[in-house]
Amino acid sequence: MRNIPTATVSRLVTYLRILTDLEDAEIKRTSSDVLAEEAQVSAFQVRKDLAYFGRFGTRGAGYSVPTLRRELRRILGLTRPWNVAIMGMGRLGQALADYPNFDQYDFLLKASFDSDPAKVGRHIGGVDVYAVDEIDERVAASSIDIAFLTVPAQAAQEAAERLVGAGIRGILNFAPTVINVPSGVFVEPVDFVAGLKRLAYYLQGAPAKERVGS
Amino acid sequence: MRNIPTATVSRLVTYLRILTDLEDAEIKRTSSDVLAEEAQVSAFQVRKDLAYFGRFGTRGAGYSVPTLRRELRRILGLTRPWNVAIMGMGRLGQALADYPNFDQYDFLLKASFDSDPAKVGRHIGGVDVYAVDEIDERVAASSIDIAFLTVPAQAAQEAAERLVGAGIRGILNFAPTVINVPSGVFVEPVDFVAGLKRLAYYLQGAPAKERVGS
DNA sequence: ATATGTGAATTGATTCACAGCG
DNA sequence: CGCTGTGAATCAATTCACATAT
Repeated sequence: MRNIPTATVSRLVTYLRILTDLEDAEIKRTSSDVLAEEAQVSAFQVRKDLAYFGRFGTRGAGYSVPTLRRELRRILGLTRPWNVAIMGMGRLGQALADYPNFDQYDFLLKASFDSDPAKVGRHIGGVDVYAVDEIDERVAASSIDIAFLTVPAQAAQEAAERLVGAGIRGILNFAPTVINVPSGVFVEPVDFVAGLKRLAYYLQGAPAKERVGS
Repeated sequence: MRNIPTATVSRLVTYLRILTDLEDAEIKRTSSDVLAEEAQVSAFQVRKDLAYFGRFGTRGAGYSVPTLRRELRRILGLTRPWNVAIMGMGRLGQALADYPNFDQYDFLLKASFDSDPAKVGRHIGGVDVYAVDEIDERVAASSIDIAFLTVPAQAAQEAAERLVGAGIRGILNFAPTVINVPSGVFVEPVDFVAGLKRLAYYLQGAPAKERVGS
């Protein structure tokens, strides 16, 4: 398969959310025009994005909402649950542990880790807190696939290395720093302070382009 | 000025963070190679990104850390404070209100809004909670530039329209939906669930590319 | 000698026009 | 006839090579 643009993957996630909304509204069929309107991209773009993965529509009639939704879930790897751990149970880690309906989103929160002995052994937001030294065994025992990295920036690189060492291949990086991981490990940054600074740039002057980001 | 790629703006934010770290470490000079290493991009890319805005280095000697940092802060519009409000004081809104050292990041939290009468009039995480009907006057009174949109997805579009109606031109959108805003208003999405789904895609198979996202 | 700044080449993504199929 | 699917064309971004300045 051709190499898929990362922007395409982001848009597929958006299309899936729109299809879920349509299905909740019991709408049976849709079109690239409708998806494009909702996702705020062109209809060409929608069809091109889908075409990387196959042919899901009916010419002249558009797409079946349940079918296309099922296909997108399959393409995105959301037909099986993913086991998640939180690394760093500070403010943000705790807020994420409290996040409602994780299971509904195909992700299961299995464990959390913190270097503070006062937190280890406690049960916060529905998840047990373990010592950082227990990572290897907990990751193996719960088949953890993905970690939320919610430690302070200066601790992020070392924490990432512990996670990778334990066998984790997916990291959602909330720390405001670029982390360095070996080949085969995937990092998705989630940095609202960076988003805020980009907003400052666009507000302050610069080009007249309104829609930014992924 | 040429139209600046959004990816360049994202990288400038990263370079600025690196320069701040270097300055904290009292390192006086640096080079495109060092910045590239830290930001995990090529040195060509660093120089090209900077070249959109001017010439900041000395051939043969690299860049002065304080000078380049000052220039990047100016380019990104961070030489003046930005006034921020939070729209939606649920879990996430409250967590953001509690976020430490906002001022240190050149952003001042001035007000928050919620539709729940039980929250209005309270003071949460150092910020007053106002009714949604008070947006116009509070935005004018505190010269609010940017809003954090932290309402549920189904309320996001209407909330965004209230913010835009009140004169806000920058929205950091934490709701997992695409919002539609008029020309001249800037939206930066911050959607960790979307990041999680992209991770599922990359983990599940797909191309062997490890570094993703902005 | 060394590291920046930049036009040219390349690679990649988006847009387009229309062929293909129901 | 309508809307999808897709090669070709356009547009944008990145990479490269090297001229340039100190």
